[in-house]
Amino acid sequence: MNEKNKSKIIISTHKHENLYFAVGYSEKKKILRIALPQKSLEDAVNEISKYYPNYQLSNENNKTAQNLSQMYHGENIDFDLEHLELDICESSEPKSTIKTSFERDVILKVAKIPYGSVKTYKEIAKSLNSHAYRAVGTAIGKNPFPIIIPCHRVIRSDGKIGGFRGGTPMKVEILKNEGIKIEASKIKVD
DNA sequence: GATTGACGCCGAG
DNA sequence: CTCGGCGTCAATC
Repeated sequence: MNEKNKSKIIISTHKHENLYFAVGYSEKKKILRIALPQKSLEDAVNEISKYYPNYQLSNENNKTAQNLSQMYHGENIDFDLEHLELDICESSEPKSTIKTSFERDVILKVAKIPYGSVKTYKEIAKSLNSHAYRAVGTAIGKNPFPIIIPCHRVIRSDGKIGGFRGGTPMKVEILKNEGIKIEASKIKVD
C-alpha cells in the first residue's frame, strides 16, 4: 500500500529556533520533496525518508532549506521553480508526487499566486476550465513542495481557510506571516 | 462501477 | 451560525 522508492536521494535540513525544515534532492540536484516544519530533526527527515528510504543526510548548509524557513516566517523570496522536479512521475513513484496532467496544471496555477494574496479552490478550477473543485483540493493536498508552491494561499470560496496537510493552524500562521488578515477563521477582505 | 475527497451552494433550523 | 444534502469530477479501489 505504502509506495516506496528505490532511488537514492540527499536530504538537507535547516533549523530555525525550534523548527526543523528538510529538503530532498535527486542526484541531479532537482528538489523531489519538501517537508513541512517539524519539532525535531528526526521528524523532519522522516517526512522525506518515509517516501524515499534510500537517503543520505547532507551536512552542508543548504540554501533551499534556509529559504524554506524564511518563507515560512513570512519573507517574500523569489524562488526559481527550475529547481523543482515538476515532471509527471510514473505511477510507481511515491505518493504526493505529480502523476497526472491535471495535478500538474493545478500545481502550476498555485505556483503563480503572488505573495500576500489568496485564491479559492473554485478559482483554480475555473482557470483550468473545470468544475472539479474538490479534485483541485485533492491535487493541492498532494503538493510535494509545500510553502515553496504556496498551497497555503488557496482557500475556500466562503472565505474560510480550508484544509492543510500540516493542519489548518499552520496554514493560518503562514498566511498571517505574509500579512493576510484573518478574523473568526475567515480571510478578511477589505 | 463504487467510493472518496484540503470543495460549493442552498435551504432549514 | 451550523448542519445536511446534493452537485460535480478526478483519482483510487
